[in-house]
This record gives sequence, C-alpha cells and structure tokens, in this order.
Amino acid sequence: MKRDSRLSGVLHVLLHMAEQDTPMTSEQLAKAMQTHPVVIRRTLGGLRDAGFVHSEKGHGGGWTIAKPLAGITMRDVYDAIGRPSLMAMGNRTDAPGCLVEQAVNAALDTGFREAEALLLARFGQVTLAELAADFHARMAARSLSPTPQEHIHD
Amino acid sequence: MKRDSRLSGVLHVLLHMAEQDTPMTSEQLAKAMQTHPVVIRRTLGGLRDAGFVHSEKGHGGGWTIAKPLAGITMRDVYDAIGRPSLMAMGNRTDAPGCLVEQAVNAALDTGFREAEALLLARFGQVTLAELAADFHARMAARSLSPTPQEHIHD
DNA sequence: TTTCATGTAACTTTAAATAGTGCATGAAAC
DNA sequence: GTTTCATGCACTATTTAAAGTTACATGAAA
Repeated sequence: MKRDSRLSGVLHVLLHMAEQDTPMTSEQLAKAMQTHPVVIRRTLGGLRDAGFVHSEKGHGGGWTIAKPLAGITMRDVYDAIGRPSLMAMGNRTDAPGCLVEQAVNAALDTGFREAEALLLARFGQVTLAELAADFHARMAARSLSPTPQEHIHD
Repeated sequence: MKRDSRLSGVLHVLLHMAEQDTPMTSEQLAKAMQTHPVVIRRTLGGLRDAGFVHSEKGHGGGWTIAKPLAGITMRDVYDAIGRPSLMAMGNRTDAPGCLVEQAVNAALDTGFREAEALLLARFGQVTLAELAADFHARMAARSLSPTPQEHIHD
C-alpha cells in the first residue's frame, strides 16, 4: 500500500491554522500542503467531530482551531483521524489453524504491541503547543540567516 | 499497498523446514503456506545469501536449514529479508522547506525511531529455537484434546 | 537424456492510501 | 432573492508496493 501520511499532514495543517487569526479555507490549506482540498476536508472532518477544529460554510468561512494548542496532543490527533494502523507488517492470516503459525504470530504480536504502546505513549506526551514552539524556534534561527523566508508556503 | 507479511511468512516456513530431516521443495512449502512456490523462492533467497538456509537443485533437492535454530534470531531473519519498513506511517515529504513541516517531522521521527528500536531489540532477543519450543508446547497441549491433529498443513 | 528443482526476470493482480469529480447544502454579500 | 463562496459527502480514478503468476534458463540426479 501507499505509505500513510495523514498524521503528518494533519499536524502540519493544524500548525498552519494556528498561525492565522482568520479562518483558512480548505483550498488555502491544500495549496500549502500541495494536495487536494477534498483531502483536507476529509481528514479535518475527524478533528471537527472530535471538537479540535471548527468549520464554517459560505463567505468568510473555513477552518479554525477550536481548542488551545496546549490541550491537544499528537495522540489526540492520531485518535481523531481514526487510529490508522501504525505497523507496516502484519501476520499472514488472522485465524491460523496451524500451530506453527500461532507460535510465530504470538511472538510477532508481542513485539508489535509493545512498539505501538511506546509510540502512542510518546505521542500522548507531545502537545501541539510544543510543536508550535519548536516551529517558532526554527523561525527565529532562520531569521538570523542571510536570506530570511516566509513561514508559510508560496 | 498490501500489508507486508513477509517476516511472518518466512518465519513460518523456517519452522516447518526445521521439523523435517529431508529437504523441502518450494512447492511443498508453498502448499503449506497457501501461496506460490516462486514467492517462497524469492523470500528464502535472502536467507540463503545470509547463510541461514541452503538450497539444492535437481532430484531430492529443496531447502534445508543451514544453521542451528538457537543461532538465528527473529532480528536476523528480518535483516535477511531486506529490512522492510516497520512503520506504516511516514512523513509527507522527505525534504521539507517548510519550517512547520520540519517541526512536525522531527517530533514524529523521534517517536518512530524509538518504537523501531524497541521492536528490533525485542526481535533480537527471540531465537527460532524458542519459537520452535513454543510450537512444540502448543503441540503437546493440543494432543491432550479429543481430536489431535497433524502439525503440518494438509 | 529425461526429470526434477532452483534462479530469476518479467508481468499481472490486489489492498490501501491518496487524488479528483460532481453535486447538495448552507451562509454571507449584493 | 439570487449570486457567490465554502463545506459535506458520495463516488470514481490513480498510485504504490506486496503478492501472485508465467516463462524460461540452469544444474543435478535418475
């Protein structure tokens, strides 16, 4: 399958939204993400249902952050987009009658579960406010360089 | 893409080979795995290059284990099949000029690297001998049940 | 020399994410 | 009120990598 980049993408979008006072349309966000507006609406739909963002129709409409960034963790965002599978590998069959396969699956699953638990625990410790702070630190560092650039894409 | 089940599959095949004294053909192994002989030859090719299995052509040929099971870890097998990516998720772009994306990617990558390291460390602690022992324990448990079955697939 | 089995290079199929189209809905501007 | 702008959503198309398949060369044993 294709590599899943939804979490990466939606975090990116959220931080861009946080830099704006006014609502951003899915078209603006799609441009910044070099993707399609419908993809933006689709992934942000989950965040809206979870109460993290708000969407408005019509003139002046678009997307806004609905909660303080410090109150949203990467784990929250992961949950809101539907908890896509984290591991690229899986077992050959789900219901193995073969005892060899059962032994193999048990060993693999133990490892996968541990790795997933660690990953989700880490994500639960990082708030969007921290990501935004990291971004601003990078901004400050870059502004010292000879050719400062905008923080938003073209 | 499809879910990667190569590690699961090749471990399964190795344990079946270990139960046999004589070489097993890729056709026999494919039957047990409900897959295609060429798929078996493809994945076992990496293990052959790594010295874990041996293959022989012609009459009476086939595949045999070339090292004691206690000397092969799940990590070794993972390496031998080419270290396929473990995480289903990744970053949107590899070379982000956007500072927001840099901040997001840095946070995600930290988590992914930690989870991968944990997983590989766990895999490095489990030898095929232990998997085989687990299989035999399951065999013994089943043989107590009213309808004992063969350990090998039809 | 025939038969069996691997080795490998194509090509096809499949699963899942992403991309895109079309239209309904609803809000603001005129 | 009607035009314009924006989301909501159903549906289809594209893309990516694994898995499945075909075809044939190679090499060993019968």
